[in-house]
Amino acid sequence: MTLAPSALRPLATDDIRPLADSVYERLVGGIVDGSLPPGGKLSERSIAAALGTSAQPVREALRRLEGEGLVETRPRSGSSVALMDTRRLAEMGRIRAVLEGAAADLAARHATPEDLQRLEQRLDAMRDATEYGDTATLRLANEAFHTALHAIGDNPFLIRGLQALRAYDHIGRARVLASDDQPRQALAEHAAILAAIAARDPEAAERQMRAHTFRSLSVAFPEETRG
Amino acid sequence: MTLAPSALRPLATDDIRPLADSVYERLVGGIVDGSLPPGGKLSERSIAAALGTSAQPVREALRRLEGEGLVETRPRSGSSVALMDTRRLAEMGRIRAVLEGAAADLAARHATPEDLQRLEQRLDAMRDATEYGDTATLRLANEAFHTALHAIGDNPFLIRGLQALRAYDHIGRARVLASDDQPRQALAEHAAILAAIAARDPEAAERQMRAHTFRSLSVAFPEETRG
DNA sequence: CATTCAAAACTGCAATAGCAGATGCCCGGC
DNA sequence: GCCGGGCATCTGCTATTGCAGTTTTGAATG
Repeated sequence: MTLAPSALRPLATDDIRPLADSVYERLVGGIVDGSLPPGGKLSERSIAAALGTSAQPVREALRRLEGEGLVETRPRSGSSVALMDTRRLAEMGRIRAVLEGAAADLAARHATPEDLQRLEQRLDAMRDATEYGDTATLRLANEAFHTALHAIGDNPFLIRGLQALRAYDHIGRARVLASDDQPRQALAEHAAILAAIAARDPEAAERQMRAHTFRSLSVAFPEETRG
Repeated sequence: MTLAPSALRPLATDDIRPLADSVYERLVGGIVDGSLPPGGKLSERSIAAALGTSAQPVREALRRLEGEGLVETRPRSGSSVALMDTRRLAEMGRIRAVLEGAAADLAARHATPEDLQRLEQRLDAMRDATEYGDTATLRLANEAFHTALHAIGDNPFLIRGLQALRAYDHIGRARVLASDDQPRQALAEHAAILAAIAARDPEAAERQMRAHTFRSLSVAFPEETRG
């Protein structure tokens, strides 16, 4: 731990959620934006001091990150940010694709009319952002679409897993500084996914979602996604 | 917390691993074997007292279980064993199928000759147990095969996720008290998976593994796996 | 200058204590 | 007999403290 990265400035305490959650988000942010570099040591005490908390919430956050593969811990030695080459990033993208597919499958099985309406709204937001060429809000709208879709499945394992995998996506895109991801094609794919869900066709929903996620991945990692 | 279930007898302390890991395994065992019934309250203090530890390791174990969906926590109220109907169990089985498929894909890409040899050994063990009709060791050998396959991918997210999902499989099989799962067919499917991995065919490996896991699931949940 | 070994500094890890919020119980009123 | 409010209890949650194992450092020795 050299000088305190910006991800480790003190934490606002006026929160009702467990501190470990805030610490977790801070650490994820630092790992994603690179201020906590791969291989860098993550000392419970140092982080706690920098964030103005005690060691325990930090410890819980590190455990969670360890379970998600973003942090590696040697039993009595310490934790460090996991080293990730493009192969690992592409791997995580593949896993994300299959989990997104599973989420779409579940959504097609269980979506209520309200759920479908919400997805329509998100899709409209994406369409607007695409027409205006507003890539920042397009990205947010895209994430909102996926998040809403995950919520339909109402499966805690899927929701948490996909949230964790999103970090890898951010890392990958930041590292290869991609890339518009062909917004119009992505829009069309989202529409097709939604249509499959509305048609209560789990098999098609999964297939479309998986292909969409994988194609989006292949924009960032053309090398590792051949075949 | 009424009377202490057998899963909550005191913990042996002569361990070098973090206590939270031991607590986690105990709680998983209790949830799987039903001694910690669905909906039952899980008080940090009570569990800690019963296990002879402090509250902190228990808390970490509960957080992990929460991330895996086995436990539900209301922010300042408390944790309880998640309620799981057959639909949820079948859902988790579907997710397990796609993750097992992803693991097989990775294995086909990265397996070393030593890895293939280890898988061969596990498969032989399964073959022996099948011929002798020894269902107990067959089950262990089956798990050993899958565990070895997961390890090949060397992906912490997959390894941890699949380990967590195994609990759901145990719960499901215990609840429907299935079922020999047609050992010979399972054996043939494992052999086909191994062949695909050895042939470096990720697509086939994933497809075979997914079909295998799903078919195995459909034995326990014929209702929820139609279509 | 390189090596080694011991001590100091640091680390994960667990236990204890205390606080604030949530739960449940009991008692008084309708 | 049923309902509601206040108090006791219990809960999650965080901080503080202390211990044991690890890593690093630095000096003495070859």
